[in-house]
Amino acid sequence: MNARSKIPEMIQGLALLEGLDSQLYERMAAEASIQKVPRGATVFRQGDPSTGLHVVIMGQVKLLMNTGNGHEKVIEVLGPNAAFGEAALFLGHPHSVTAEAVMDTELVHLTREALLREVMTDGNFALRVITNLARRFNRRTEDLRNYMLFSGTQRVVCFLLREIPDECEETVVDVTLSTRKGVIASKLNLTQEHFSRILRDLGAAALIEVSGARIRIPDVPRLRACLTG
Amino acid sequence: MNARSKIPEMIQGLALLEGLDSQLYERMAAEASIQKVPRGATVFRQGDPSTGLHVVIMGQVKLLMNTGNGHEKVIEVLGPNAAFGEAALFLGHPHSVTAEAVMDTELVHLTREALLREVMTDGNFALRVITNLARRFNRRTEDLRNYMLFSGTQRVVCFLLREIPDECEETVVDVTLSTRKGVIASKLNLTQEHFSRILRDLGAAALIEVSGARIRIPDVPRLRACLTG
DNA sequence: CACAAAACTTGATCTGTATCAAAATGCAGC
DNA sequence: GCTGCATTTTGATACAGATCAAGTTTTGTG
Repeated sequence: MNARSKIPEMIQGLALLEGLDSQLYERMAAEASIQKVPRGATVFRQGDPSTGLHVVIMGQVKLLMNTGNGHEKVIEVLGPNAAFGEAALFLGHPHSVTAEAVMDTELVHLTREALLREVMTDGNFALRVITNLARRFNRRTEDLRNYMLFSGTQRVVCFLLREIPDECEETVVDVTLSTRKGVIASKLNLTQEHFSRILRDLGAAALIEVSGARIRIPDVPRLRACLTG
Repeated sequence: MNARSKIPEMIQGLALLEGLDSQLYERMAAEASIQKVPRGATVFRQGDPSTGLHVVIMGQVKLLMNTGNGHEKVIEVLGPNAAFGEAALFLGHPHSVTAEAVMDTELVHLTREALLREVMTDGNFALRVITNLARRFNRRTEDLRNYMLFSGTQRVVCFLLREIPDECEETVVDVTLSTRKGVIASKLNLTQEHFSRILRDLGAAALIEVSGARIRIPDVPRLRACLTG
């Protein structure tokens, strides 16, 4: 069983396509391909022309920008089911960010032509693409607000609260950081050092208990109160 | 001649609709309405349910978030031809920002139902909506980069350079600020005081000459060099 | 299991930017 | 052209967060 033959079942599970016209799958699958990206390798670089849409099947991809002095700032971390690269695709611009695998990752690549064709012919699919873009647009707006309005500590608290599963109503919650702390720090626009200190201080205030990547929140409402206060 | 009768010709000129199927205009126009918003009045507030899409015909609208301590942060300033409110519309979420007229403004309001219907039936229109969203998404990403990577001075320089008309290749350029300085400062995530000082310092370095809202850039390449250096 | 490399923590210091307070300018309406 | 309010500028001070320089822990790998 080669890689191509697995494509139909792989793309079927994607939120972007799920429940749509069945013939759409076949047309898409014919032009889709699987990309295996080892940890640390790039999917595309800032400035590269757009070849299509990428969807994460397995693993993690970070979108980042180079700072000029050799460092990097992480814009977004994407896990399974997330689609990225649409903006450049539909605008016909080169990519404005670099996409790099945080761990060994598997992606589906959908060609530009297939995307444009299906958007033109299938209204439901177009709506999915729009919804996906709208969601990411909102997330960017929210990030922007966080950087402009919140202190470093507040951004960390905000981040921790977002890591709590939605339906969870417990007072005590254990959160496991989904990525290396350096990547999270960068996404929160903090230096790794500062992030580390903030976690220590939150620990000292008994708002959280840190041990490695495991963080226990003993009193969620109290932590939430840090944001409004 | 009442306001309704002017709608068809008004929406015809919009970038979002221009050059599309002619019957689309008629269907749209039937459900569109004109909004006159006086300076300082809000179009919608953060938390309001979405009623549709707004397009600026005349004037200026700023998107902002409240900081809690009574102040506000400007996310974006939109002029004629700009469409906003799509994200909330397509996600079915309440608005995540407040929209307020910076000056007396005229908007076209397109209903949610009309938008969804046309996206489903007209692939070209869907593509326009996607492109508009993609462009705004990219602008947010760029803003995010600016806040994360650049100093206040660099953000101001970046802003000034973006104010130069595209096709202009002159070395000496006069720019007139399109809004009050306080609004610009807020959008650049600076205090008004800091923004003022930056302009003064750039003036002292002979990179610009400020007189009120008029700013002369005597040597565009040299100003541009501030970003990379 | 051991060792090297990567990730994380801690400390000391320095800088960009906010904040508060007040003066100066610009502008709209009478 | 004066009056009064909004906008902008300037000054003095304070603080959040960056940077540089060690350490310490964790992790992957032969």
